[in-house]
Amino acid sequence: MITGAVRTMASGRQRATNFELRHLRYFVALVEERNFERAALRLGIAQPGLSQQIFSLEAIVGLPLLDRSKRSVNLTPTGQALYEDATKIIAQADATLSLIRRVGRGEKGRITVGYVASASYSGILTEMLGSFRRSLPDIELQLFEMEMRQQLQRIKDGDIDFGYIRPPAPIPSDLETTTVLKEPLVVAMPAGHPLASRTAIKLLDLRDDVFITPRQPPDVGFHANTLSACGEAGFKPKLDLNGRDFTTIASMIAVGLGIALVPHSMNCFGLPGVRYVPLVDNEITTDLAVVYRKKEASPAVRAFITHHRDLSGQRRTKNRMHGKSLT
Amino acid sequence: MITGAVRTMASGRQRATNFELRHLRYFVALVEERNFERAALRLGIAQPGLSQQIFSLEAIVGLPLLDRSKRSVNLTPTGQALYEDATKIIAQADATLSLIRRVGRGEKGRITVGYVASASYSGILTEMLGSFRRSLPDIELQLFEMEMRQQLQRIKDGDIDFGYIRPPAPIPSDLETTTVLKEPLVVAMPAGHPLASRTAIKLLDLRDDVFITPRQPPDVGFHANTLSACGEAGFKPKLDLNGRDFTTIASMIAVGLGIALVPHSMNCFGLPGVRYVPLVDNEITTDLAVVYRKKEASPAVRAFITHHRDLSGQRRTKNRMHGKSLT
DNA sequence: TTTTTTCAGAAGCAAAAGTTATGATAACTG
DNA sequence: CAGTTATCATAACTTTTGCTTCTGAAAAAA
Repeated sequence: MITGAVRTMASGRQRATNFELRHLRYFVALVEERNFERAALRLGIAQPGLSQQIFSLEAIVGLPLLDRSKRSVNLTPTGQALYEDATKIIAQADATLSLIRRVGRGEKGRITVGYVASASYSGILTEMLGSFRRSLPDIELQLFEMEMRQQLQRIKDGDIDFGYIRPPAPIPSDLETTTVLKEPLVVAMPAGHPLASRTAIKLLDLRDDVFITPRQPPDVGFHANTLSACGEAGFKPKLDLNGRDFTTIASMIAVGLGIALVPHSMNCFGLPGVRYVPLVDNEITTDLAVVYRKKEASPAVRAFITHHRDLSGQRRTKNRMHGKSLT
Repeated sequence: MITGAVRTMASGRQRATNFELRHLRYFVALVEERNFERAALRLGIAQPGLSQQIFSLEAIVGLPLLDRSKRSVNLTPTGQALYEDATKIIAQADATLSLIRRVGRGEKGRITVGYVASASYSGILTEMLGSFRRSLPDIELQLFEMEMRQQLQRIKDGDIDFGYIRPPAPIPSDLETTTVLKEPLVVAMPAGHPLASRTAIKLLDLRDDVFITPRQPPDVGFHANTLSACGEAGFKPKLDLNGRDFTTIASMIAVGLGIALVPHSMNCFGLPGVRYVPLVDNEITTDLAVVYRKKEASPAVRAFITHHRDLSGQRRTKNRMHGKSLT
């Protein structure tokens, strides 16, 4: 039998509310202060309220947490076990709050980036991503090599956040592009080609050669670049659209299947039997651009966009000052 | 400017309540159902209440969690981040509840056990602890080799829960003891002692030898055992109380400083130059007992106590059946 | 378009948290 | 060993707030 006096709050059944962080916060304060009065003071409530909440917690747990044989705050083994976990749960809840506030400020998050294979040759991808990572190290970057048109679709769909492409391309109306690099085109030709030893070539001199381009629709990417460049030079090129990417195109050139217009930065790819020769037509260039959603919700991605706009703005200014020497 | 109608619930400042598990539970339900109506149903509340709580959560976080541009439940990146953590916090809270309920049922906990060094020789300590561990593997056992009197004090103080001792000892009134093993005493003597090659010795034959005993008060442990055994045999032994424990006593015997009465189980300690010879006085025995608090709060420790009482009861029954052959 | 679905707002109710006042008793203290 | 103090529990009451029902507005579907 229980002690004579009926303690309705203690022995009477407690209304069974839900387990809440409040219970844990109160319990932790009580354990740490080892005194209801002081704990209540620390919590900014009156002492009886704390008493009630502790009873409520005991009702939820279904076990006594305090040894009430003496007029002091002594934990039962159960209470001790709860205290150890309670601090952890509270800490985790606090950590979560501050984490998602950091997500809100764009200091934390995940960005998925697509890129065409040729984007990595110029080094600008590494440069852009590297400086971004240094400024916001807690943002996770995921990179996917991907065809241009696939990128556009998946950015639109929200599957990925960002893409590196080579214009021209049919940009959907809800996507935005920014050019981050403009580089001259050079001619990639077999080492045995009659013009391979020249220091520079006029594009028109290549009117009888076969131009290998990536397997793409005629209005997109390098295919389009090649067509328009030759068009400007005054001829319609013979085409072979069987290249998959620049590395296979380079191999095709090495075995003598044709020539190609490629970005200047391709010359890092020194396949034997392939020569890269500059064009005298200096204004023939190719762009590297980034694509992203116009209305971007994620603060992290917005920061990434801003970073790209800032850096490509800087680069353009610098290049203007140095007299546009893009080699 | 915001849309014409003033949305007090949405745009009006939300009373800033505390961050509670309720917010997380509601938010998780909403995210998983992707629909306020269904989520509210699952939570057993009406839909507007859920709406309000989600707004309240957004006010606490300080950031929008849902994209309200459309009439559908779409998470913002912040909301996504919160969802991932929210499930973790809820899971941890649930785990804590079930954990401490297990503590309450005595299936989980920590027990600290003290033991006198000689307790480990008989193998009963390993046996008792091993079988307990097999039956309740989630209870953590911590072992401390400790002098008997220190054990009694620390069990009383609540520093440790349980002790293995060798009676007799002054047991405080709030502690309880149970004998778990009764074993015969044997004589440990130098190999060169005149009686060392006997198969059994009468204790009285040793009345002129020096008995080495552990450095203890006269009413405690082996000191007391030796005194009472010799007293029963009819003589008052010459004593040397400089032994620290049985291993140093054995070394002292080996170099010829005296003899000692030791537990039969000590013969596992085969130091060169020491012989263990049985006594013909077969009723001369020593006990190994366990000590614990009479009023023990911890369910884990209570389970441990019960286990010891059960097992030593079994052993006694078995021994009676086998004719008390304690060798 | 019309209808349906779905989320938000207003007002009120009811439950639960919290308050003040007080009681009971363990723990000091002279 | 009283007498006092400290400390926790209880009762009764107030306030807060979570939740309800009813209703509105707008997007999505037909």
